[in-house]
Amino acid sequence: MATFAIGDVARRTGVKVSTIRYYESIGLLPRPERTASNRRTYGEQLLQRLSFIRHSRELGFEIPAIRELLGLADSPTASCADADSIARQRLHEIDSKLERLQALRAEIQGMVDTCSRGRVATCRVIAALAENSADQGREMASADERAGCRTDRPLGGRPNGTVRRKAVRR
Amino acid sequence: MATFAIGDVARRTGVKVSTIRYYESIGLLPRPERTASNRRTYGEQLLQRLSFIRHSRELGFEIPAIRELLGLADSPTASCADADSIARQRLHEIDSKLERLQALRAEIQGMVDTCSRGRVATCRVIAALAENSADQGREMASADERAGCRTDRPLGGRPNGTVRRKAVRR
DNA sequence: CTACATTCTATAGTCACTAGAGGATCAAGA
DNA sequence: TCTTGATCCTCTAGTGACTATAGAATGTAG
Repeated sequence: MATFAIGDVARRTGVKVSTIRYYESIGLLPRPERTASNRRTYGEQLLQRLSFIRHSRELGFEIPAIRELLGLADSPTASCADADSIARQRLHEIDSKLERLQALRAEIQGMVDTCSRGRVATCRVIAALAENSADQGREMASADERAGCRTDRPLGGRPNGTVRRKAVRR
Repeated sequence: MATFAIGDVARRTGVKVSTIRYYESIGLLPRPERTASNRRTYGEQLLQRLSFIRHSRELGFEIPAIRELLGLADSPTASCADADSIARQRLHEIDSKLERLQALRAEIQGMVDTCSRGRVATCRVIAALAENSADQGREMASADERAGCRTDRPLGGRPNGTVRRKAVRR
């Protein structure tokens, strides 16, 4: 059975050596076997676990969520009800991410297409993700979007008198 | 034209007040107009921009990447070649995320299904993301996966000096 | 056996927030 | 009008998740 030094693991998973040690320190990875000279040695299983962590992080999942999923995988004998509720909740999160990612993809693709036809990209990219704005469902007219987008000045403050807002209490 | 106080913006976008101020401090958001009493006032456009940032962050994009995309949207007159290469690169990243997210989704769905049939979830969840392990194309035989998964002992004797996590939520 | 790479622990730094102190302003009710 | 509580301001310090560095031990190729 093949075992790997921490550097091998880092190379194979794309996770930095120091990050692997960090994961061990917070208990996300088990303490590995050590050689006689105190060096960590890892088996195949850890490579999988670590890759899983890496991908999950890259997809924006937080460590407590990953810990929970790993916990599920660690104890297949756990209460099915627990596993089910955890899994279902995570499913919702994934679906939401998928939706938004697809919206973003479509808009960026559109930008590339527009570009390749020699015209210039508009700022629909922002609208793509901004529109399905989670909790408080708000939508704005197309005209507004375009008008808002067309700002020529990148980041500066625009001329706008101080207007009173209309109070919206919770 | 409606303007909003920072708290209104926070409520509408789901981004914390302090985070909005932080984004301003790093130049991701423009400096807003102020009232006579020095309070920030925001317009519609900022709501979109902020929602975009929020969703992007939740999808795991880093601030420099977001800054780049916002820059594209800010200056539709920028070099088409630049915009194109930035957009294409981001497209690849998105596709990779989509793929992995779908793999994870399928496996978690499978877990829920298995559960609902009264059987217990296996650890395929981890394999789902571990397999397409990016840079170094590695694959393991199905037999290996299952063998690796079937570990009866959860974590090899849970690391003892483990830091207990505080109940944290967002 | 030497030279250089890798590993070890421990500590400090970075990025992206997030919370708190201490004080000013606002909005509504008595 | 005065009070009260929510909201805002700036500034500083803390957190989560890494990431880099120092200084020492160990591994390995020539």
